Formats: sequence, structure tokens, C-alpha cells
Amino acid sequence: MNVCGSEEACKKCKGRYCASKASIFSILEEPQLKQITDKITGKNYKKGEMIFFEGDKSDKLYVINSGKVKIFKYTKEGKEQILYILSIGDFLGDLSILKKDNFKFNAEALEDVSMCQLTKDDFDQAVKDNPEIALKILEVLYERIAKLENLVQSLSTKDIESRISRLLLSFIKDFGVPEDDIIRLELPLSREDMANYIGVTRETISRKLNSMQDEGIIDLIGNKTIILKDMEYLEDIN
Amino acid sequence: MNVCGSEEACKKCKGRYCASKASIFSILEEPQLKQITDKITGKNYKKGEMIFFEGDKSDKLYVINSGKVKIFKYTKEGKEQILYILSIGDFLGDLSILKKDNFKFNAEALEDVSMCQLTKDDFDQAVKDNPEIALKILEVLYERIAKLENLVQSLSTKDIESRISRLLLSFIKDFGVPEDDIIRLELPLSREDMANYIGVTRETISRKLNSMQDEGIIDLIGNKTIILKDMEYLEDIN
DNA sequence: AAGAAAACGTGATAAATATCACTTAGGAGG
DNA sequence: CCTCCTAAGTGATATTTATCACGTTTTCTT
Repeated sequence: MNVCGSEEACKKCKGRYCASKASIFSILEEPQLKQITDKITGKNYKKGEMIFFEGDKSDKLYVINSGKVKIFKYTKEGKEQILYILSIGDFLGDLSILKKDNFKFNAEALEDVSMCQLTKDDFDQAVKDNPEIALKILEVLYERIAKLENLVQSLSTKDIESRISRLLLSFIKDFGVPEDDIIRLELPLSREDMANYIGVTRETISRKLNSMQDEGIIDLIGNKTIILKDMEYLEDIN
Repeated sequence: MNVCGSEEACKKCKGRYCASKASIFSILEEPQLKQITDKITGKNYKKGEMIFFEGDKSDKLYVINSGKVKIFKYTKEGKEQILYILSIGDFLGDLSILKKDNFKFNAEALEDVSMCQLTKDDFDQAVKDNPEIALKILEVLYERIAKLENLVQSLSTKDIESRISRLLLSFIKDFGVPEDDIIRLELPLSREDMANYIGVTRETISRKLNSMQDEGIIDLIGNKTIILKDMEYLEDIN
């Protein structure tokens, strides 16, 4: 299969690696797959680097090869409102085949990120040639809607421990590692970003996480790891 | 064209009216259109009536013929969190062709509502027979994502006048009537529902609307009509 | 490894909305 | 048209989180 595991390699195999990771192209067979992979180019971003800004012309699609990316807007108060945390295999960019909009949000690399790019034109062509891709896009959109609905529910709940629970549960789904009857979670976000995600301040989330630790629900290990001990409590949100 | 304007009529013309309203079927030509319209049945709901509940089996699709519907979940505190306000031509129900989930939210008629129903199986068949429909579904989903992203941004803003502005603007888009340099808006929601939509209490929204009236931004006429006088203010949210 | 720069934790205070209790207005139905 | 019931407005108070300020820890850079 000669799948390449790094961005270096990705350049060599001309995007094959990315295309294989992107669920959207998973249904394609050899000749069609090659058509697309030939057009993919690799690109790297360092931690903290901006991938695109709100308002930029949205003429590229990106697939994440490794690393995590945060998608956010700015609130009236100037804080970041995070909409999605994307990681390996996820798409960023406007999947709309119908119209080319400008980006409606910002994207920033949370870690060093390796990505593959495809121009919107090439993508549109691929969809035209392989209409089955539309079904895969539907899947992606459904998933995104589910995430947003979850976020809405989180933001609309006054109780902040509930919001935190919801955030942690969504992280578990993507990044959690079960160990015995606990779950170890490497947080993809800083306290400040977590705070922005659920719409509170950094100070509040610090205090709440501490009180949740006091209550025996979680254990905090440094700033980047959380041990989730009382899953029942976490799951008992609404 | 013999388009029928009422639910009574809808029964007679076997869903033709609904199908013509639903943008999703707008691309279909005669033989295919008939296949679908033949399978559509009409149904009415009175104001306040529940159309479906969270957890119900999601085996039907609905298109709104007339009236408005609110889609909501319950927060931990037992309040309604409204996700969407749907009106004429909109779909409700799980558009996923891929899997049959249960409904993830509740739907309630805000007014007397006339709707057309289509079983999920018939719909799936229609999509199979007319893959172009998938593109139309994409459109609907994009629109829904846009609405949700807007709602997220609203909920994440602390400033409540901003949230109200955002809510009013979204209503204008769907239901606003321009008159000279003002806009008249018939509110589809009660104060309580508006409060739930933006995640505050009824009392708070009352007070804020009054202060916005004092500031000359809006005029309140009874409980159901708002005159929007200072559009610049309203649009100056983030 | 050392210094600088971020990120984080914590206490005191301020500001804002939720809550509660009640009054007032509006609408549906007889 | 009147009555009843639901929705909306209002005032006083309680809660909660945001703010601000500062000390501490972690992380990054060179």
C-alpha cells in the first residue's frame, strides 16, 4: 500500500496519504482516486500559525494529515468563540459545491499541523465526476450539525459544570483513552480556549475544574491531562 | 397549474402542493415528481400541538405547507432551548439517508400548521432514483449549519442586547416586512420563547426590549409586533 | 540550562442577570 | 360582552460569574 506517514512523504506520494485519510474520498477506486491525489499538495503549519482568516477567499480545501486545528470567530467582546476542533482526517474549508463564499471563520493550528490542499475547482470537478461523493459530504455535514447542536445546547445551559461536562464528553469522543474504569484525556485546548469554547472566562473554568476535582469527579494532572473518574456524573447532563 | 392552497386541497391533489413548495423536489420533472407526490399525505396540527417528541422513531419526513414550527430541546434546568424556527417550505425530520435515527429534538406547532408527510422509505427511494436530490439536501444542510453557527455566536456573546439584535435580524430575514425606512416584524415567538431561544429569562428580555425602546432602537406594538427603527444599531453586532 | 514570555491559579470586588412574588394586560371561549 | 386563564411587565433581592490585580507555574527560546 505504500502509505506514507509524514508530510515529507506526503509530498512524495502526491497526496495519496491525505486522500486515504479523508473519509470523503474513501469510496473512490483506483483510477478516480489517482485523478484526485495527483492534484493534492502538502502544506505544514506550525503551532499557533493561522491557516486562514475570516473573510479570506475560500478557494482551497484542506484535509488534516496530523495535528489539531481550531475553527473560531470573534465575539463582540473580542473573545474567540470556538466552533469546531478538527483533527486527523477532517476537512476544513467550504464544502459547498454550489457557491464560493469567503471563509466565515478563522482557522489556527493548535499543534504543528500537516495538511493537504486541493483547490476548490479540482474538488468541484471531482464531485462532478463522482457524484457519490455528495453522499459522503452529507455525512460530514450531518456530523457537523450534530456538533453544533451539541454546542448550542451547551451554551444555552446556565449551569457551568454541565457545560464543562459536555465539553469533556465531546473531547472523550475524539481523543479519550480508556484505562480500567477511568478515562485519560489529553486536552487539545488550553484553559483559555476551553473557556472560550463554552463561553466563560479562564478564571471561572479554573475554579470549576478545581471544584470538580474536589468533588472527586475528575483528577487534574498538570494542565494538559484530565482523568475522568465519575463518568456517571459527567453523562448526567440533561 | 391547479395548485391547491389549503390542507383540504392538499389531500385532493395528493401532496402536489407540498412537493412544489419544498425546494428539495423543485428540480424534479414530471414523471419523477408524480411518483413522489403520489406518496405524500397531508396532516394538520393545531397551535400548541406537538408534532413529534425527542426520542420518537424518525420514520417520516414533513414539509411545512403553512404555519410555523419550533424545534427545541430541553436544557438541564428544564427550559426549552429552541434550535430552529421553521416555516413554509421547510423540512422537518431527519434528512439522513444513511441511517435512521430517533428524533433528537421536539417539534411543536407555533400556529395552526398544515403539513405534508412522506415516509422515510419513500424518500430514500426517491433519492436513489434521483441522485440530484442529494445536492438539494446539501443546500438545506448548509443553510441549517449557517443558522446554527449564527445561534452559537449569539449564545456565546455576553451582551444581551446583541443577542436580541441577532434574534431580531434572523426574524427579519424570514418574516420582516419593509415599510419606508423601518421594518415591521410580526414576532413568531412569545416573550418566553424568545427568551429561551437566546438563553435568558422572560423577565430579562422584557426589560431589555423596553430599554431598547427607550433608546429609540425599536417600537413595541402590543406583544406580537415590533417596529425596527434603527437598523444600523441592530446590524452593528460584532 | 537560563531567562523570558505565556499560561494558569486565586482572592476580593463589581456588575449583571436570575429568581421570586406580584400586578397588569391580553386573548380565547362561552 | 364578560370571565377566566395565560402571557407579560415590574420591583426587590439573591446568585453567579466577570473583572481586576497579582503571584506562581509552565513552556518556549536561544
